Amino acid sequence: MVSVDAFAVLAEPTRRRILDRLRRSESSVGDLVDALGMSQPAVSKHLKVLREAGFVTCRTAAQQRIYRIDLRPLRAVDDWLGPYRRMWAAHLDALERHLDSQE
Amino acid sequence: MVSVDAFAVLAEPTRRRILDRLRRSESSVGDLVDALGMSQPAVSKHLKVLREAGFVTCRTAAQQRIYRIDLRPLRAVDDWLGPYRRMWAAHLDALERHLDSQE
DNA sequence: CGCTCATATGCCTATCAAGGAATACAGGCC
DNA sequence: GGCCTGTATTCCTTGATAGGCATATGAGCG
Repeated sequence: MVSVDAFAVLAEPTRRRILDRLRRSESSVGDLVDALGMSQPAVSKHLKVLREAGFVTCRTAAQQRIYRIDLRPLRAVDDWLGPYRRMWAAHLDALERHLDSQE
Repeated sequence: MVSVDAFAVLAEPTRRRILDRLRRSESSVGDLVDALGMSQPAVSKHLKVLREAGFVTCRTAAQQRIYRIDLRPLRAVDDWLGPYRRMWAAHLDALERHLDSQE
């Protein structure tokens, strides 16, 4: 139940593929199994990790579970990147000023 | 020599701490050992991972190695986030329009 | 050249995560 | 209630990795 580190969750390429797919549309487990070409248990386990870390939510529709992305953990990652982003933005500004001064 | 996945590199909390520190100023290995309260070999190993993934560069200054951050891999991570960022931006826009229509 | 400081590397161990196969569980349907 | 479909969970094996300790390497300096 301990909230797992968002970066650790994203470290798994398969989980990023799942998110990339859910970004376009919500999907059932079976859809994801087809799309990923992996065993159903493997997919379910990744979904469990994603669920417990808050990256996805799921609802029950008849005998299927429909998974949907939740963006909040990704925004946390984006926030962590903030200070770094400011760094390269500053560098770009400096470059721009430099180029302007060359005119 | 195989370029390791940037997300896998960032999955280690200690490595993120190293980056957070190098973001403020470049440092020698000894500086980082003091700052992190970890054994020197452990720090050197994390630096090796960061180096091979391109997150840091290092130069030799006398008997020290001075490590410096390189932002490029982080920009790659930022790029991966791009489509998701557009999603929540779109949601914010929708919310804004909704609030406007409530006036 | 021997010594020392700063850093890197090797070896070892413990932990953990991923994937497969088998199985359990749950919701519809007859 | 029995059966089928879809999904979750358990068990097991295997590979990767972090960290400590000991040791190697390498640059300066007497």
